[in-house]
Amino acid sequence: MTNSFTEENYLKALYNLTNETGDGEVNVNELSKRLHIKMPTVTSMMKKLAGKKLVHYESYKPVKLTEKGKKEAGLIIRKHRLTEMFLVEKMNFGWEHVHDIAEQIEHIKSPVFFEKMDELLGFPKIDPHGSPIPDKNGKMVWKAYDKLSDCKAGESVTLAAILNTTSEFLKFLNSREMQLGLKIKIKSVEGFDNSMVISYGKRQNETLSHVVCERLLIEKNK
Amino acid sequence: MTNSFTEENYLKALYNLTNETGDGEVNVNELSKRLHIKMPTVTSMMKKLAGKKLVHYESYKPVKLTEKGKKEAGLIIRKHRLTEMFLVEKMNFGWEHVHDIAEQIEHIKSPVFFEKMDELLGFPKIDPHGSPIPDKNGKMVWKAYDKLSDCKAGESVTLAAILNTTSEFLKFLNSREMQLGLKIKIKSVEGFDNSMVISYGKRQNETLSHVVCERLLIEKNK
DNA sequence: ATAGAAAGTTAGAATAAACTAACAAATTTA
DNA sequence: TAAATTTGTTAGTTTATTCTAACTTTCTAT
Repeated sequence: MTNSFTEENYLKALYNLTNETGDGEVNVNELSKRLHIKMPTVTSMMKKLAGKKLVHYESYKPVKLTEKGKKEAGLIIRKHRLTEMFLVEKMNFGWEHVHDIAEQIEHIKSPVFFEKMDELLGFPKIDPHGSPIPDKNGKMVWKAYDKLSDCKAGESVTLAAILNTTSEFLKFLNSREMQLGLKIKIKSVEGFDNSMVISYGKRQNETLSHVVCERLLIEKNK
Repeated sequence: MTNSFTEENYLKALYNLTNETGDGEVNVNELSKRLHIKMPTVTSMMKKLAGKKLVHYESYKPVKLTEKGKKEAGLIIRKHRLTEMFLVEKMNFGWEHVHDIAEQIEHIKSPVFFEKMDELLGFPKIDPHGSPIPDKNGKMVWKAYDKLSDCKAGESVTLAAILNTTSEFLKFLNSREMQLGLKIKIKSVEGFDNSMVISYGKRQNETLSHVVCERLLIEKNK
């Protein structure tokens, strides 16, 4: 009944890819690349997960998580994000360092352990990267944030979350003193490369490339 | 190079059995019982560990940890005990509940994670069960405690550590309000079954069986 | 000193998870 | 649309860890 670490990693990757690509379908090839596991291995694992009613699988078609699969994956991601939160808030780790540790702790089998974390953290809804933390039923409430790259010159926004977090990106943000909750004013948008010039805090003239702006999720200030 | 969870569990069991039986030698049969793994499986794992120079192994002879094996096992036990300590001190778990969680977290691969725990705990030398925490080189300094069962009527002692901790035993101690550091006065020792009558705190007449007294390590008060 | 019990080993099989090689289906492109 | 490319599957292996059955060695107790 209980899933192995391996199965949990497949479920998690499936869940993340589903959220990234939108339509709820994931190709075996995408999964294979994400997990760095060869396609035949992925195919056979899909059959195994299908046997456990965690995914819908038919030959030569993309894979979909079942409701049961979504719930289990959501719970793993919940554990991952609570852990990251705990490491940052209670153990004084930097954002950049928590991912690898959380990747391991997310597989711990102990409901009380994560309930305690949740409690000590004050039942957070968003993790240190700004991503939502699924609830106890594995349900993730995605607040519909806009990308900074979709905003126009003149708008005032608040940095609410970050997409596709990597250590390098987090370091980049840190080096510019950007953190969640930051109030940003868009001064101009360059037409030829879609880069933006913004101002915030003491920094009145920062330029961000389009690639960066696409990864910053914001809420517009009224 | 890095050991699997499985290998780590064998090393840990080997280390613990070594410390329990004294002479540094462990029978395949003992290991098998401790780990709930059948003897042939244990034999083949011993060969594997011998190949990694973690144990000394010869057919039909008891197994011994090498220096390398002792060090690695000590480091795992260090992680286990730091984790237990952290769970009790920083996450408000009760003694009885920490073992199963620590059993899983001890396998996390992340030196910084455990260094941070160590730091947050103030570099403790003894875990919540009173057992010593091996140092960063896996060396465990066993302070030579006496057993309560070796004391005589009239002596005053301080509870310093507990042997062979099980959940039931910890609950038993809790139910009698006994914790580390407790000052105990031995009122009498029954000759026929070696049970002891002791007094401490508000309790002036507690009787402890020999089995219990053998598991309580104390320091004599001068 | 030896028979019987206990402890240990060997051989062979099972399962989970990964791989490569070879083939098949689907998609893209010219 | 047919060839080329990409994607997916099957079949057969490999490695780690476990097991059972059968056999051997060592210990023990009479």
